[in-house]
Amino acid sequence: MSISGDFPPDPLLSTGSFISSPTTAGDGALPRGSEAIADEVNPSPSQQSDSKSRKRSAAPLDNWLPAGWRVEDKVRTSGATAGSVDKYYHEPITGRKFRSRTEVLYYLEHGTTPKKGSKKPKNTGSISDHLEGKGREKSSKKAEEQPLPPTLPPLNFDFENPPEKVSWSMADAGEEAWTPFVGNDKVQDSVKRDWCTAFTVITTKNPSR
DNA sequence: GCCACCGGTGGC
DNA sequence: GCCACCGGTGGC
Repeated sequence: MSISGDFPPDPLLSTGSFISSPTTAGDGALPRGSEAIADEVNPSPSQQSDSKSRKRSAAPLDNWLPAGWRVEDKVRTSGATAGSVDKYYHEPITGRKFRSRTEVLYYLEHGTTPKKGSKKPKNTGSISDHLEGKGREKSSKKAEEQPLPPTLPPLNFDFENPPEKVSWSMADAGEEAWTPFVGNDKVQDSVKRDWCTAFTVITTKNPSR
């Protein structure tokens, strides 16, 4: 009854998703939609050959960045280090800003930023957190983001009983959309979106700070 | 008190 | 030497 090892050993925590979001500090042409675009983890080992290699060494791409996050390249304009560039990572939903990959990873893991001194015990149980329209809470550090009522969002995802197996197929080569199948049934787009949302909720769940 | 930004360093 | 990262602080 063990699982017949059919699928690749893909750790679900793998963050190796490819993003197509430009890393340019561009004008925020980013659609700060309320839609959490959680790219699915790369399901196939076939990576498109990197037609264009950067300069040397590995590409400085932010492949580890979850989909939807924004990278801002901030150039210093004064001081001894003027001209150097700082990277800032913006969380798309809460608008939070991080200074390093380390910070982002920590946030994705714990749902909060490391705070010395005050430690909040784990928050087991329901996911009370939810996506929110962007916005930056400036005045209050407390209750970072969760104006949401205790009621669960209309998330159509059963956290207790996830589908046992999902097959992802690339329907159209032209599309960059992967279509999930459970058994032989195509999963509805709305459901797929809920999965993405669920993913985001999980990875950004915030105890309360 | 926050936040944005610069300085400086450790790792590669 | 370059780059990522984080400490610290000055300004608001």
